[in-house]
Amino acid sequence: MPNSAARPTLAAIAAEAGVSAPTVSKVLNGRFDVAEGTRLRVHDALVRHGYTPRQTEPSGLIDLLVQDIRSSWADTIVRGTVDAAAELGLGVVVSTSRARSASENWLDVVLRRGTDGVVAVVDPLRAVDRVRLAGCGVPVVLLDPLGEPDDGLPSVGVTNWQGGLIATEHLVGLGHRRVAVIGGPEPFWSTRARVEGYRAALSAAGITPDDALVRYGNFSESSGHEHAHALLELPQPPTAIFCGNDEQAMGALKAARERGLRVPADISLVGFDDVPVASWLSPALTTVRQPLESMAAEAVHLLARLVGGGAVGTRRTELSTELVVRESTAPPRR
Amino acid sequence: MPNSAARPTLAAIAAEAGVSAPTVSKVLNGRFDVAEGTRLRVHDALVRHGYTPRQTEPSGLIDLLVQDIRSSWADTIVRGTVDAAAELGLGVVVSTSRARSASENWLDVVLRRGTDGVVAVVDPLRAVDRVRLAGCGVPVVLLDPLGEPDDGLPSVGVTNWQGGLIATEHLVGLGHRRVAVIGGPEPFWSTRARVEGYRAALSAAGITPDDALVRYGNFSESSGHEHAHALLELPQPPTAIFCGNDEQAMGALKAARERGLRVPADISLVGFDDVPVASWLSPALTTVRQPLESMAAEAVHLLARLVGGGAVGTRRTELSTELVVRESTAPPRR
DNA sequence: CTGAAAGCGCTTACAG
DNA sequence: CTGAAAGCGCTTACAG
Repeated sequence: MPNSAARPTLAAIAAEAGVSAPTVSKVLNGRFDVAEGTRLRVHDALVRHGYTPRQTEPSGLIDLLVQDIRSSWADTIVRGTVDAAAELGLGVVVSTSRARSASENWLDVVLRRGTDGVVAVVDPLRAVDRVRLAGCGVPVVLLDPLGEPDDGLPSVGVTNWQGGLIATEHLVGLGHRRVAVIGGPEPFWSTRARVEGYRAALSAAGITPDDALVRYGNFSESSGHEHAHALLELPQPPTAIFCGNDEQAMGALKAARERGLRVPADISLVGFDDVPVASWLSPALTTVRQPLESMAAEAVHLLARLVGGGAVGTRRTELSTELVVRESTAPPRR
Repeated sequence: MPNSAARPTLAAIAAEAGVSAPTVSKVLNGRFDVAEGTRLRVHDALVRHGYTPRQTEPSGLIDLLVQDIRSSWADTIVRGTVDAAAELGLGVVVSTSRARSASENWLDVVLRRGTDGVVAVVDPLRAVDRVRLAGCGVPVVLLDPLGEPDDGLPSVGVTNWQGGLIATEHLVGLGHRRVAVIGGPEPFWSTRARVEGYRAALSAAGITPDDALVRYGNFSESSGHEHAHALLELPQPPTAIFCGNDEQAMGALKAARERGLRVPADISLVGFDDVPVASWLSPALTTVRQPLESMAAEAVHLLARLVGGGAVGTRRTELSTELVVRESTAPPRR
């Protein structure tokens, strides 16, 4: 068992693998004059000890991992992170999951180059990567994680349950009784919380939730479009739809139009996120605002505390959602 | 005159400053046990030689410098850069001008940490920074530079003149004779090119450009709003306005509405950029599309070639603009 | 293929 | 304050 407090040196790896320092150096630098068996043994020791070259000073860099950068939602997270980090004198390296899967050794590259910490958005790191990061003393903060909040790392999220609640309360308050939901992907923790909030608001108003009115999309405009059509074809269609994000609401808006329904006169629509486009739509979209920039800033600040040696445990920070009432909601007809 | 080919070592700096290596080390590490005069002398030598610590392997990182990240335009540049860099196995560190001015020694931090190259968007680097980067062998590519294209660094831009031309030709083709322009900031090279394109289209159609119809904004929605009002108050108002970017077009749309004018029935509007919101506006905005992601990708590829030791000279690459006709343009009334 | 020896760039501990 | 000496982590050139 190596002394896990100190970062392992090349010499330590050499001792562990039963070779000389120059040999380890060769393996690290990809030279060809090393026997295959030796290379394997050394490689194994390097991995097991989470070796990173030399004692480096803080890089002044944090890594932001996002699944996909091609959305307004992601853009806002990037902005919030870059701005908050800049204020602390930290640079932000932005990586997408695509980039990570492209290079098999993504984490090797990051560790070699050096990083002060990692903000992982939505997609949790693979367990093996978490272990290596922990081994190298690199702190990680989760932003809007997919899974249950308390899984061993500090995380920043949003009050999803409350968001589902206030969106649905707003619709019920306008007089709607048949309210549908097109949630995000069903396995996501955030989706479940939002749908539960929706159910709670319905129940509180004495309305029995109807499972036919609960559907799950994948956050794309086309999935909103598709599910809205299915919902509106029902024998007893909803008079209002609460959508899992603004993209899905835009798809639903399109579907309503295609069926000759006016929004909000014939059908009310509520989104989630409040991306910039939401306010430019016609009708402008009523939506649940997520404070994405603040969430990103909070994640950066947590990370900075961890980098500075502070402890935050596995704390979960939740920022609150807020209903932004615009033009896409109104009382039901008749 | 130092040997500018090799990166200066700490020992070389020591010799130059007439002190020992440990003393230089102390200055570098901000120790206090160094006489003020000595510190100054050493600091001066460090700066003059563009000292960076040790011989480091490529960082696998490039730096993206943007003035302000709070715009759809910037978001798209960031996306394009991150995606293109990821494909080459490079990480992207995003910095804003705000961050740069916040830390006086921004470039010191970057050089110490190591960067393979820099993409500078719009805002050219200060001359002194260019010199230091060149001294350290860090290549720089300009993206959509403010000034004249050929100023000693390779750059990627867009055919601005042609963009102004096709936007105006479209309006003239619809029958408009009084066409106004609300350009971007007047000193920008791109603004001048676009306005010249506008003039050329007018002249080609036998219309004498009227200086009262040429105004300059600052790319914000509010400046578009303000200038559109001024234009529409003219004794002989325009029947169409070509705007320097989509934000300004959105401001002009608002101004037209406030005056009870319908778009496009009473006034036609053309934007520039084709940000995502443009297609969601009502009426959807006719605009000149800039291939921002391709521009960013091109800049990254140029940079990668330079990093790899290739030569590209001071080449200027221009990608072409394209008119996207939507709903905000129509023939003039009567 | 492997590693003892020399070397590089830098830092640390300490004598003056 | 300053720097000679020792040391650290790693790499290179080369003998076997």
